[in-house]
Amino acid sequence: MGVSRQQAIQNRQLIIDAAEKLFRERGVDAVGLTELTKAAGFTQGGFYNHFESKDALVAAVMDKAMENGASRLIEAIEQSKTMGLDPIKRQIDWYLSPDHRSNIESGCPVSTFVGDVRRLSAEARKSYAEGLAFNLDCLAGAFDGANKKERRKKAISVLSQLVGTLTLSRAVVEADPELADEILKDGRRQLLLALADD
Amino acid sequence: MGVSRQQAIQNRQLIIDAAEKLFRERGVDAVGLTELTKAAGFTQGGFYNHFESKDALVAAVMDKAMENGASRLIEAIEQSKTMGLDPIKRQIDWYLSPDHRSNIESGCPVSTFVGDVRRLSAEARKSYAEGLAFNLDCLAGAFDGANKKERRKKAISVLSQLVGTLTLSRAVVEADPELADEILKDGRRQLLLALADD
DNA sequence: TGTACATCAGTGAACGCGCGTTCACTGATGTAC
DNA sequence: TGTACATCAGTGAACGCGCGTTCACTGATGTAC
Repeated sequence: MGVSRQQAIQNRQLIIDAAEKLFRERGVDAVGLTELTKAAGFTQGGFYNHFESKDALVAAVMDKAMENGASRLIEAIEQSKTMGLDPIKRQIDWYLSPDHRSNIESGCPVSTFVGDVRRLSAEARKSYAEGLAFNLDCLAGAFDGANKKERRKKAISVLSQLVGTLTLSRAVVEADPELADEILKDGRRQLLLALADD
Repeated sequence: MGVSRQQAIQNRQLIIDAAEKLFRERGVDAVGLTELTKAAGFTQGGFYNHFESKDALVAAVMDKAMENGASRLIEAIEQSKTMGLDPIKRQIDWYLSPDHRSNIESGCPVSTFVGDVRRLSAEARKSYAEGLAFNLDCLAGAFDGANKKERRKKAISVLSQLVGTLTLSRAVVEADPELADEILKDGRRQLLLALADD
């Protein structure tokens, strides 16, 4: 107790970070505030100094997760370009890798929350939708070709395929690892093949 | 009280049906047994005459949902064939329709549960994985072409795209209906285009 | 076919528990003079 | 620059509530003779 204002702001971030990790892994409903604040290094009473409610925390988590996801995407695209590589192909290789599949706690939030967001608060849904729109803009900008509408359609198609393949593979990775691997590998191959065609 | 054995078996099904609808809409964690048994027309006490635990119900729900989903897929494919239509294209048209998007309570279970199943019991995960494998087999069988491995790869790719597009569209349909429609429409168009290419 | 008894699906109250939230309190930080 | 007071982040116990689960009870169904 007795903590500087700057420290308090940092502590708020610690709560958001701990919550994001737990929400991603186990879902919002399955994580209580006692566990969550403890994971961040505090007791549950202080929670309401930072957030009006659990819902407000969920909204803050979604906002932060989608924003970070967007930053990482921008960075990855720029890095690919400076390396002279195709940013779309590199994104596909990373997205549909076993590493990313097992990295739920800090992987792409679009996939991690795609099944949950429908049941969250309007504020959280809004953050997700804005983040998704931004991701699509970034991806569309990373495609070659002069036709803007065509680039956008490709971005939608590619992101849908990334999300579908990754979430399906994650869904069965414990019960049927071979099927999960097959989905990931074949999904990736088909996607790269389809891109090579145009 | 005082109910025939046959009636009891039917009542068990009523509980599973009510649970499936509620679990699909709001998620397993958000639905309590009191609400659930009431929705089926009973009080909570009798629940344990039918199921050992809530987890056992969840497993029964997943099993039934995946089995019904598979039956409907088989039926749809056969119907298309007897009508002389391309079963894959018909499936895509239905799957990526606004009707199916809004029909979470009885639409394709592969999409509805893809984000949840990871956090459910091992038994529920197994039912899901088996159901998914069966769906892929059915889809693969519905493709033209002699090469079996190629048909399977196409089935994986198409189902991934169906699931990704539908779940993304559902994720933002409340916060950004225009984006949701764009995803659904463009995702469908790109998928049909890609199929026409081979 | 009729009677006596056992079975067991369903009721509704109760169990302990953890949930989200509130609150009186602590004490270092920040502010006013 | 030093002192006195206000602020407010964090503590930990407590709130009412609904959760999953248990249990004594009811009474029609099913069974044995």
